[in-house]
Amino acid sequence: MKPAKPVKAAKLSDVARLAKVSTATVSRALSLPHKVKPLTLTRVQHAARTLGYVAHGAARALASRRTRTIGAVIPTLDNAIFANTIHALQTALDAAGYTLLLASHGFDADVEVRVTRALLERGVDGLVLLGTTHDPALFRMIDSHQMPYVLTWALDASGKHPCVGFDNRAAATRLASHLLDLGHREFAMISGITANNERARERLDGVRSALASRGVRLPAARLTEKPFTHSAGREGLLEMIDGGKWPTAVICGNDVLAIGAMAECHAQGIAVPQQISITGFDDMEIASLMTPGLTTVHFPTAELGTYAAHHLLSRLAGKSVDPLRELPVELIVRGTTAPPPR
Amino acid sequence: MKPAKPVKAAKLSDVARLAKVSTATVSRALSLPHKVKPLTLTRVQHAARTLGYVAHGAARALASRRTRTIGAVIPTLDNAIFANTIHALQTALDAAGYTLLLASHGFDADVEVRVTRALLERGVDGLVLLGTTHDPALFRMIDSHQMPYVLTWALDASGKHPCVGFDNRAAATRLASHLLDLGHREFAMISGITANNERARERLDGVRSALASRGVRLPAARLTEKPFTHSAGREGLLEMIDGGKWPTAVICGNDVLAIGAMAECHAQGIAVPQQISITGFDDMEIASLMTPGLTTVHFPTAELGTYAAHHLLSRLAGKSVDPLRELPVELIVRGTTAPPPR
DNA sequence: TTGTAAGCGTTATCAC
DNA sequence: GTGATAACGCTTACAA
Repeated sequence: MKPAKPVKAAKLSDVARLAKVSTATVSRALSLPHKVKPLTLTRVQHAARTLGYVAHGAARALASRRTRTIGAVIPTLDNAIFANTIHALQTALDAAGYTLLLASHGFDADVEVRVTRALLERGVDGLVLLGTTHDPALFRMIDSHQMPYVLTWALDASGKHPCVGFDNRAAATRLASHLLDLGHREFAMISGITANNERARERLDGVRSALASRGVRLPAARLTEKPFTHSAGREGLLEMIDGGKWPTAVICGNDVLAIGAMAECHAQGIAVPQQISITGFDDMEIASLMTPGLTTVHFPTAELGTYAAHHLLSRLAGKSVDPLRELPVELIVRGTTAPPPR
Repeated sequence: MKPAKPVKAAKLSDVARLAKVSTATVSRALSLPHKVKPLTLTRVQHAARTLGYVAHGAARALASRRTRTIGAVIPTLDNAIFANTIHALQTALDAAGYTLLLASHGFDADVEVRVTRALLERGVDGLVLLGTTHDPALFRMIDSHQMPYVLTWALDASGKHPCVGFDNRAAATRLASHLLDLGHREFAMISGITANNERARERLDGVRSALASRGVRLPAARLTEKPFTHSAGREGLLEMIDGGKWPTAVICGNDVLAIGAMAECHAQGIAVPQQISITGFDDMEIASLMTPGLTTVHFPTAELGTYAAHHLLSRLAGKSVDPLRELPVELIVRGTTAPPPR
């Protein structure tokens, strides 16, 4: 029933006093156990345990000049798709004794610079950035701190930055080609907002080029850019079916837009994918579980986090690493719905 | 094209030298601008800017004994539902100049203690814990550090801990009552694993008591406990329809199980919710967007993060705060599907 | 193998 | 309003 005794947290010198050794020995015993005599080790460990000693991270960081902390800068955790990556990243870092500092910027470039600065100030040992397009000031800041970093969720075309990701353009091309193979010719795209989002841009490009290579056009009226929300997906679909002559395939910039578009189809009494094939990127798992016949691309989002962690940890360990790692994008076709006869 | 000049990051004394003032003044100018003469202030700011000065967080933390960092311990980020809360938490903290340290334990109590310890070691100023059931050792650790904390995503019945959450039991009761009102009498529940998860437990309790109060039983064969995965949801549903005599309403422990169950219904050619009403807790938004007529409960998961942040920040600011804040759980009925005639 | 002691870069307490 | 200077709690040469 009583609160625990210690009113003041124990420090290294307290442990040293109790174990009757110097602080240096305690420090060694705790971080390099093999460097002290077994007997001393157990004495120190016992003392530490009875005092409930917990190291003071800031002091340790100040003295050792490393924090065992990695910062991640992401657009948002709100859009659940990044959560998978972050979860995997966190798990991999934890296994290596590192902790994750998280910051999000809500697709605002200025905020991104600000939160990254905050992370540097916190003394992170490394940085994971989502996406390849960033304010030059951000890279300048990172460089001036000689901070190890890795970009993820995309591949840096310029080859200037270490990155782990997949080729969004290629994925889009494959998705569009697949739909073409099924016989679709009337396409529409509800894209994400391409400014400040190279993922959205690459996906649009990939679709365009796949269509072009088969002589199919994407008319301006069949393209709209929307923010990543369900309601925007609904609006986007309404624009597409507005004229009465619908496309047979609608490709959405991400899962959120696709789900919104499907919801609107249901509201309009349009069968998906029989009457309109709706598809999208990122996490289409739930949608495909609930909609047989859907065409989807699967992105290995968790692997992204795992590889990003390994890349960074290797660099921190002084190993040289392949600066550019492309992950396979697995195209899963869960159904093969051809366009309806016209 | 050239990399930025500074090979070594500037420190406070560098700024002081350039501005021709003492380090004390620089420190003041940077954190308490109103305490220095305007002229000095601009001199210091200019010097800091030209040197690209970024404060050393560890040193600052060591000297000031605060890190402006809050730790959050969650079961997983994998199950997207907690991501909303974390996102809101992060946003609220960021606005107050705090950074979020994230740790997850994957529903393992030992790991939870370990990662919480790591967070304390990192010197967080406060802690957010998800759920109310935790290892006593965890609370002992927190107490011995006199660490401010708040539990969230549930209400602590014992009243011993500050918390911000909603009443899962009440939500379950309301959901079951609603289905009873619609005429359902044959119930089944695909629950989460109740051991080590008081949310799952409370939801099961709530359903049970609502049924009992109307004289309806939940037979053992109509109850199964499953981990929170889609495939477990599918299996759960198979168990329920096994005998041939189906329940008319299946309540699932969370959204993931519900979506799995619905997927299995589709696979079996069973119409949801016309033939079986499937429902669940947490995030049923996507499911309901894609399935008209679904009965769902809406949980204010983002508000949870916002309130948790406010609670902690208020305490850190020395204000006294209401230690127990219950958030309303809004029952949204998006359809009113009665049981099919038998 | 262990101890001594010099930092690590800030903040905070004093005088001035 | 500003400047010395002593902490803050730990790591790490270097010495013993």
